[in-house]
Amino acid sequence: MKKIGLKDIASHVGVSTALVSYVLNGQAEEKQVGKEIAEKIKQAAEELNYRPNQLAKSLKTRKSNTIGLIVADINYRFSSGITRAIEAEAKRKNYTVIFGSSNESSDKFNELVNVLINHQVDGLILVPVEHSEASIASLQKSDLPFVLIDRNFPNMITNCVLLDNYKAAYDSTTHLINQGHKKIAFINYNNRLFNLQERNRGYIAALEDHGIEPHPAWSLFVRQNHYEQDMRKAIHQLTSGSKCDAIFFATDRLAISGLKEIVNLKIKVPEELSVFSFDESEAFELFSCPVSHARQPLEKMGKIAVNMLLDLVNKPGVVNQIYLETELVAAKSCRE
Amino acid sequence: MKKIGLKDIASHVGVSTALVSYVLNGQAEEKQVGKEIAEKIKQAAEELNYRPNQLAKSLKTRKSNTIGLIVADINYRFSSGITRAIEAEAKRKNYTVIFGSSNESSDKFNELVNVLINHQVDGLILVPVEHSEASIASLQKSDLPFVLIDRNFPNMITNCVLLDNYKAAYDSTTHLINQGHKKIAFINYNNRLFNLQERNRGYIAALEDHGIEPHPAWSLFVRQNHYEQDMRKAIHQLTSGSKCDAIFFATDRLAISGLKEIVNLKIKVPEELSVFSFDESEAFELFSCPVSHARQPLEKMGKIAVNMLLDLVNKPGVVNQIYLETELVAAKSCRE
DNA sequence: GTGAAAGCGCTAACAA
DNA sequence: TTGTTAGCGCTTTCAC
Repeated sequence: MKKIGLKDIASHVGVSTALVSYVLNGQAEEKQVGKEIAEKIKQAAEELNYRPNQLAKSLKTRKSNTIGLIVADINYRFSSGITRAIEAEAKRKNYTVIFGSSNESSDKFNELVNVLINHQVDGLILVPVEHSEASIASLQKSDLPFVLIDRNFPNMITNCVLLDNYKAAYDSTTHLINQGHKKIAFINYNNRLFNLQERNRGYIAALEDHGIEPHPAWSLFVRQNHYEQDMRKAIHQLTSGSKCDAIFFATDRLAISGLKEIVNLKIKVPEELSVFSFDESEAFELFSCPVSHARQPLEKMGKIAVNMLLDLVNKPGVVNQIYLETELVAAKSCRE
Repeated sequence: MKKIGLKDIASHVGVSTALVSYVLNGQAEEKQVGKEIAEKIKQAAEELNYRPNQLAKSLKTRKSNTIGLIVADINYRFSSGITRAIEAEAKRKNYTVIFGSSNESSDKFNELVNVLINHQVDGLILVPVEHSEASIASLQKSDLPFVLIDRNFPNMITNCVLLDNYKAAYDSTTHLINQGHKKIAFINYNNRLFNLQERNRGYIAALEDHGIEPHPAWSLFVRQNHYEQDMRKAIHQLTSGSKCDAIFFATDRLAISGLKEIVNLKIKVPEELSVFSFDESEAFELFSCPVSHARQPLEKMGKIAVNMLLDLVNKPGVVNQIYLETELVAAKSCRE
């Protein structure tokens, strides 16, 4: 089955390729193409099952109608959620998504950026990884629009749509305090990602603003590559000796890991311990009670990211930073 | 910052674009380009930060080094896992992935296929959805290579890499029988997807082969859109009256839903009831005991799919169907 | 060893 | 109202 091109349609109908191009791109009116001819062209395109070659189109117009997306790891719930939202919104705007997963490696991240640039994407939506500052910086020097999501680098001014991690953690901690908790522990990864550090800052600030002295032993960090091991130790520590009465987990993955240990130790939630998570997980469905958590607006974030990027594509210029709020989902895992 | 093209490098070095093209595509030897010149060209490309325009390249060579991937819903664990595997393998083979999520809609599926074709992908990896037969059939008539994964249509001969769902369910059921269970229930979605039906067939066959009369009331179907509601009813039914002593869930999502209800009803696993799942979920981490399950080889499936597709791209012809086996992960959720 | 030039499929300025 | 044609950035044949 031979590939049908504009020329084939043109000769089939007996007109020039220009007319065919006009008609099939919806410029029939504008270019004042004869009604009958326009109809014939449309029909021929249908009959011959014409498929426009997007590459040729893009090469000519210098616009690929394609956006590149790099997530940190598509297996994260955050990633798949945001990917779904972005793909849907892009499709709605007539854009196609070229996809890559950096798996938290800055080398892979760099490579992916290059591949996407070579594919002439009109813009990039990126979840940057640790040590990808250089890559982002060189993007800034190019004129390819990009927006960071979820994570950013505090010392760089870039377009981004982020969570207000500070506020989310602040509000969540305040929620625990309002429930009557004073001994509130916080467990986070020990990495340098700004968004995670912001959660710590929010936690501390909330305590201080409510006249609670932050207890160093209650602010724990686990290693990313040994978090399960470290978590066991952490939970053990927090539930024996100078017990805390609530634990706030900085991510869903940490919450699962922590809850697992809590189940093992047969600690009753919320009777003996309150529990709060950043983000939710389907795993919570199997916990003994619904888990209170701060919920990220993935749909919204994806939609905003796409629209911000497309705005940038069409009229570059201003830098835009949007901070979204989490929704506090109060459930039974926090004793009143 | 002006976009650098082959021509810019050529004039910068003082040679023709042909030489530049040869050198930058690693054909310097083959085309016997002068060593010095080759070196100069490479250097200039580096200096000027040359980025090849993949679109122009593809247009000319009629090869985009791009594969299209359509999953049923990127939020499924299966989807994100397989996407990760496919993207990684494609990257290894120097291919880029263009991505779409059909969200189980055949309309969206169709659209996506067209978009990907327009983008001149070299091939497609597809998880077909219900009612996408027509779309697949018309792909067959084109000469664009594609391979189906996870799901197929029994009355169509297509390249595919699938699970041997029959065998997986057969073996899983046999496992339960060997553990001493006779009253084994099976809960599945009531949809028409062949791979899910095969699981039913395997379940029934295993029972019969071991001299157990399949009990109609123990083979239950829940509606896809009301599975939680139906699941509650199902679990209730199976644990009161003529009780079964083991439940085999046809998917991880069903298992989570079922286990949730089992927890609610305070039924002890495995003491009062054994439980087996098809596929695993991080949710199982929070269940009272590790859940036995049949594990899908996602990495392998993704890798094979990519390689099968690329073989097809390079030398079309034979139809290839590969069936993979699950790995049976026996855990505590099945009483011996 | 190297260069000139055609042409991939399309758009859009210009001519008619 | 329609047709002609240059050219997007690259590869590759053919000539030198």
